[in-house]
Amino acid sequence: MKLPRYKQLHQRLKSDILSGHYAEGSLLPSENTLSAQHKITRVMVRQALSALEQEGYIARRQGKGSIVCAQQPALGLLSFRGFSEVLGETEHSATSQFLSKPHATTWSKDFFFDLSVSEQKAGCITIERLRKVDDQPVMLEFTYLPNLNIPNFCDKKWVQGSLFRMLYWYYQLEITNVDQRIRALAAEAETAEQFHLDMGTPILHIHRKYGTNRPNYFIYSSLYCNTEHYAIGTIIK
Amino acid sequence: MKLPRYKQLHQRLKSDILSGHYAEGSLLPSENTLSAQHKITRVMVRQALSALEQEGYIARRQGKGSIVCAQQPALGLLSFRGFSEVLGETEHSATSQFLSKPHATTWSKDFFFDLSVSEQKAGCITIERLRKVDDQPVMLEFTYLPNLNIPNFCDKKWVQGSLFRMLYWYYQLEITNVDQRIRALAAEAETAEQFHLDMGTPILHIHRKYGTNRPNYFIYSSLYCNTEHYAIGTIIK
DNA sequence: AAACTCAACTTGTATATACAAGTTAACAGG
DNA sequence: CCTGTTAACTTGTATATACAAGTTGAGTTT
Repeated sequence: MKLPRYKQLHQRLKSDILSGHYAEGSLLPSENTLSAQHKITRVMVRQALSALEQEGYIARRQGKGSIVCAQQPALGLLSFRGFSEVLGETEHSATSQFLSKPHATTWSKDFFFDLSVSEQKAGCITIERLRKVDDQPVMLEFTYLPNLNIPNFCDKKWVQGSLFRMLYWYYQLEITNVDQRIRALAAEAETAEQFHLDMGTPILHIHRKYGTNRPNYFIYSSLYCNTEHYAIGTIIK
Repeated sequence: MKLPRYKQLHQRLKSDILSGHYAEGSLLPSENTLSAQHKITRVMVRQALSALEQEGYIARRQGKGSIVCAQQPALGLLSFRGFSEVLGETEHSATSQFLSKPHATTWSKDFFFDLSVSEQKAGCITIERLRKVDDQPVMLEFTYLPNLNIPNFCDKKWVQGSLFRMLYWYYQLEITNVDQRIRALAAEAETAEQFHLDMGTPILHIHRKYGTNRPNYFIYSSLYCNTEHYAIGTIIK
């Protein structure tokens, strides 16, 4: 169960970056310094730093040092972009409100993904959120988590308004991949009302299945987007 | 300009994998073998293999060896999935046909992304494709490449029916990231006809900007999708 | 035939060392 | 004041070596 020393260093540096101990844009201690401080060779220090670089936490410059990077957006994060302008570069900040307190329930009988037996048994935590830009509702998001090994989830405080940061903070849960399917469909009565749109207006619908660093632990989302005024942006790296 | 030896080995192994010299599922020569063959230390061999592993070309197993992986799908590749079934796992294979031979033109005046001066000057190559599943048209794709340092592009043969594989094969051009914005909109007369749909049917529209391993070289796409019968799938890693 | 042992392979972790190459600030000379 | 050199730092590339730990198949024992 003992972690190799370079992995220990890797985790240590990572949590120090995430906690703000090393500020964004500042330099990490040099490889020789880390080597001396942690009493491991520079080769092992470099192995830890390579992993951090790969994950996007630092950028290394020969002759300069290891620079702490700005926090990269979560995998598959959606943003809202106006497109009245030709290029529509501007990114708009969204507010998020809960339509209900996150609560534990059973899974819907006709859930949109196939569930394993253990997921079925555990039941799910449902999160219903509405996102607005300029007071206009643009996204209706339903998120479902299997109620497995995330004790007291509903009582925890959210970290920086983000579900995923919260999951990392309390449970060391990280999103490793996203599998999604997208459709355009005509708004039905209910969603049309939420978005203040006429029935039948084209809206976007996305089903998502998030993979995590816990084997066989997945998170599911169903998203409805009003793209009348803002397009949905994603960056894939 | 001389590449370090471990990077040479990395490139060599990569092209050997892509050319099929090392079959999918087979083992690469062991680290010691590679070390002896190329007369570099095992430390350097491991550096090359780590890069290959990171890129997804191989998977390493302690005690076993380095296993050549199945070719991973291109970054942000779209697939078509039926959803008549509840879970809609099935992935459908699409055929692709050219609506016109790829040809060099000037950029449209109201192009959907902002272009640099050098891109403007170079002009663009336009590719118009229609994709079908079960003989039903599902995607209309317009791709635009700056006519810069891709000599004789229009005369080249496509590799495995893929634009991106072709770009790698002839020009070592790789896609490093995708920036996209998605909207749902009502089909206009023209697109409705292409898709055999009624005017006003909700369809999907995606603008894409692909980043590459060539600094400041970008590829642009505009995609219209008929999601009446097949949802658009993406996997983000 | 089945089970166990072991040797020979594989990758993983680790130390110690050397020099090349990029960056920066201090310092000397004009 | 400005300019060029240098010294002291940084990361990058590279060698040589050692042992730990997982895998596999051949050979031995039961």
